[in-house]
Amino acid sequence: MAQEKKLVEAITSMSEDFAQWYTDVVVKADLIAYSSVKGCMIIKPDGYAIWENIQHELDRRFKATGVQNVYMPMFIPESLLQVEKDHVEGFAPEVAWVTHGGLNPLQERLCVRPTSETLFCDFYKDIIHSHRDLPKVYNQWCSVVRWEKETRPFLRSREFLWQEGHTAHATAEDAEERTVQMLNLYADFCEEVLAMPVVRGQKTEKEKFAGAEATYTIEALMHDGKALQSGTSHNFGQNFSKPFGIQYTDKNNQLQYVHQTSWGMTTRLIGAIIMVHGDDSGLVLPPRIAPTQVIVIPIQQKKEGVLEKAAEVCERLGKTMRAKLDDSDKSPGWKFSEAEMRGIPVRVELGPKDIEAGKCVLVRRDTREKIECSLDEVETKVAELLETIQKEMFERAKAHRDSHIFDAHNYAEFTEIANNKPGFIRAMWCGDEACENKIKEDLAVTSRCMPFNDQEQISDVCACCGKPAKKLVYWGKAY
RNA sequence: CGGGGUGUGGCUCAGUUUGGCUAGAGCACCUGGUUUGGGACCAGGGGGUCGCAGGUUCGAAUCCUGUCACCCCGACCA
Repeated sequence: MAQEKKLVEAITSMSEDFAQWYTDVVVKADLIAYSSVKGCMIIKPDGYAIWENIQHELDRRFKATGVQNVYMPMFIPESLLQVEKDHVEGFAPEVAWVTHGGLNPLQERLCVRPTSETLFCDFYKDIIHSHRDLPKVYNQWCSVVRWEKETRPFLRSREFLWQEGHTAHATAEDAEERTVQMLNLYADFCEEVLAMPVVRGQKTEKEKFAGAEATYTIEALMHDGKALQSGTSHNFGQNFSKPFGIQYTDKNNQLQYVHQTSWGMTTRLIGAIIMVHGDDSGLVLPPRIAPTQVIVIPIQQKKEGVLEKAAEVCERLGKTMRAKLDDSDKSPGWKFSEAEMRGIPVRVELGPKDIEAGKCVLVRRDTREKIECSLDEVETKVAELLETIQKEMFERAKAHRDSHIFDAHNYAEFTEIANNKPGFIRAMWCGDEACENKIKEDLAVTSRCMPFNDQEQISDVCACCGKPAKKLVYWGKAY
């Protein structure tokens, strides 16, 4: 795909400047507009429709596992935020504070939620009394605020949309099971719906969530070889239930602290879709998430009957998929580019010559392949094509990911790869945070995760210090 | 938060060094016409108190002071 002729001049090519390419795509695909507050973006209809599709599908999958949705307040009293020590320390540098109500200073300042663990805990301590009240498997869809210093659309904004699940369980086993279940749900969602392969694994102590006992993550590889954390699931054990006093009476009439989890996915996923699938002509959307799956573009639309036929084809397609007709008075070339920048998976070209011959031309966004298709079978052909595109997009992304995983057996190899080969580095680790710090300082590479499904012993010693190795770790430069 | 940069129609910018006619261009927008298989063309038209507040001056987009915002590069983050 890298060699293909560049058809859209408005987008910087990926190889020239990946960061600029990303920004160009976000803007040209009409996903967002910048707002008057730094780091806060206006999500436009095409961007928001992607989020809505993500939301619908995730929510459906959540509910199939017993999740119930709630809504919590957006303000957290300072005293509440401070109950769990690691948690405050983790978030304090980036919270926004409300200090006044109208003209009067507040007696206690309120933080705009950066995440809602503390609110859920404060709530759970009141509603959980008996083992019969457990488990609680609540989730909320909302926005959160983190006062980031450097911001980028979707990847790092000061306000972003997400879902946060917060659960309380009777036993450690139940909590662990839920933590893993949600991580797998996320991973399956990314692979099946977003066509984005992910590595499932556990974060190291250094990288885990503030206040968690264990943090599990899915890590995806972007086109430029950088990693993006695409979802997380945390097991809190009793780290929150103890300071918050969330206790229940068990079957033996003993008081017990609950075991908790939390898990989240954000609008950052849209950034991931862009950077995993996009090309120099713009966005490439996986069919299952695309707001418009097929666009019908009439050629010489002012000729007798063309627009009518195009509208008819669009209406037929619209019965089984998300179809749109571009009947604006732009030139066809314009419409092609527009459809491409927006990443619409399939376009149907239909002109007088086609109509006469009873056919149309289907064009794949991902490969630009043109396919002649009889008008009689356009619904089935397009439906099949969408399936094919979905499948092949995943395979291509996986092939790219797999070809950018490199093994390092010692520090010389590690350094060489980090400096010259963008991608994941697979290397053994002794378990000592000092090695993580050294690697980060020397090479700007961080530990992404200790993968669940890949614990091959590629060496007996830590690639950094040479001491006996404990774990295989995926390392990488991250967003 | 530290270093650097930029603010001029919706967008990208010229003009600022060396103050001086009615503040310009391209794109976008509106109207009419010709076009239409990879970002068409012609003609006409609308839109800017030059980020904001002071100051210097006969005169400020241009000089001075302050201030705000945004962008880029570093330390923290889904």
